[in-house]
Amino acid sequence: MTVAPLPKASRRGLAQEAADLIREAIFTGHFPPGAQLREVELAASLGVSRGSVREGLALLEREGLVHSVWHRGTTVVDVTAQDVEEVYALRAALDRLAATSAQRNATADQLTELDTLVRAMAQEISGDASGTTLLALDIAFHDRIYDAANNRRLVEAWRAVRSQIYLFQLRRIALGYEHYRARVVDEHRELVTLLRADDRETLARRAEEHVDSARCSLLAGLSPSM
Amino acid sequence: MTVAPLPKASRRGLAQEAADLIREAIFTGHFPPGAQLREVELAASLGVSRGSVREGLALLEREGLVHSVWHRGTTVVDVTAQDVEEVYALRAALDRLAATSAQRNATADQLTELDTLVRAMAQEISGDASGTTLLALDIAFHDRIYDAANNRRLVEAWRAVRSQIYLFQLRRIALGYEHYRARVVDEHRELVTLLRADDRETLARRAEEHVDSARCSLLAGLSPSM
DNA sequence: TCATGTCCTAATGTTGACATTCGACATTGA
DNA sequence: TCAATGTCGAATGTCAACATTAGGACATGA
Repeated sequence: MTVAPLPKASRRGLAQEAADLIREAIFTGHFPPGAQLREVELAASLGVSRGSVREGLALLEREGLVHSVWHRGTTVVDVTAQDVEEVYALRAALDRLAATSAQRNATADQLTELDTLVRAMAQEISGDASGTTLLALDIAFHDRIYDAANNRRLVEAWRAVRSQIYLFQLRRIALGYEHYRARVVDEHRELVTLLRADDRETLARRAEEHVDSARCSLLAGLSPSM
Repeated sequence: MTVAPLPKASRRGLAQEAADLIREAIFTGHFPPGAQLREVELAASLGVSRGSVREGLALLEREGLVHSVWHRGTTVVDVTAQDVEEVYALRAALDRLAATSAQRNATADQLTELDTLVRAMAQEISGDASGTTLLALDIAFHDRIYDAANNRRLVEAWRAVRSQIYLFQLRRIALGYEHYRARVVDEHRELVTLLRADDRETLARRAEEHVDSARCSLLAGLSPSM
């Protein structure tokens, strides 16, 4: 009894859809860190069966957003300073590879797309929008670099930390993001310049330092409360 | 279907067990690259339900051993030269981070364990065992380094390539492994030495080169047949 | 002969019911 | 009073049946 065949364009399965919805709920704070994600509850709330919810939660575990223990359910990950260190150390290594690979493989179109994103960031800053838009642009910028790297496995590894980084930064923005705002545009613009240049070693180093600067400013804003 | 309540000591759920069995079957060549893994078939063969098989296949997909498309089932990954490049590029980045992190965090016990593994490799070479034992030691060696790095996310990322590397090397060994045999011990011994030393930059570089040497010798042995 | 459209089949996607496990509370005994 | 133990509830783990889909065989037409 399919009443509305139109929204069927998704074609991705209910598990993916459930994962998207739950992820969004985590980002909006509906499920705070450490909260239990009960399968029956979610199934009823989302209008799908427990099996699909279960599979969706498995996808979110791949992204590092939730953690599940045998017969003890799944909970939203708790953010400790140790977690931040781990994620950003891994991200630095991935970004380094992504940048150097993209330097070799990126097309002209992909590079101009990066320019566009940097310009959008600059415009966002002159306005007074909430930091979330800026953050979305930041993530999108790095998404493009990973795409340009042309390495499916690398993109997979990036997905495993991407959501966590988004979550960390969301929390940080809630506490004020002047520091972030001050540096984003310049740092990203420099990355594009280096991508266009021919100096592999400098690019690799700067890509790592870019992540490290993000890590430091995140820890500085979060440490007292954790 | 509870015939034997004794081996119930696993306590890891049927999905994990199913994943282990299927992984083993892939390694032994029972499921060649590109083979379809039908859920009903596996469920019947393993004596568990389709749901558990399904979950187990999802675990194997996390490891990059299988690939599944919506409503088209899951197949064993096919090994192309592109795949080798991707996996080894990613592994080089991960190994670099693992080595430098382990240099800071490794305990004396962990380092002596690495010594033991290198000695075991040397002994294995003087004997005439099949290369699989040597390969297992090789993987175990790097497992220890990742453990010593003390970064759960990094270990997760390593798991996502570990099985693929094992699969690649297995195939390579089948075609003769004199080249591999000649270098393994020396290269790993050097890594341990560098881990004990204080030179971060050299260690990082050598860790990357260690992977690159493995990549080259793998491609050299495999290229004609792929 | 080729293109096209319709079935049909074999597989996966999805679901609700059943079995198992964990944590907490109450109970019992010293 | 306290510790060990039994019971209970709620949640997850597992299962087998139902719905949906992709891909091919077949027939039809130009």
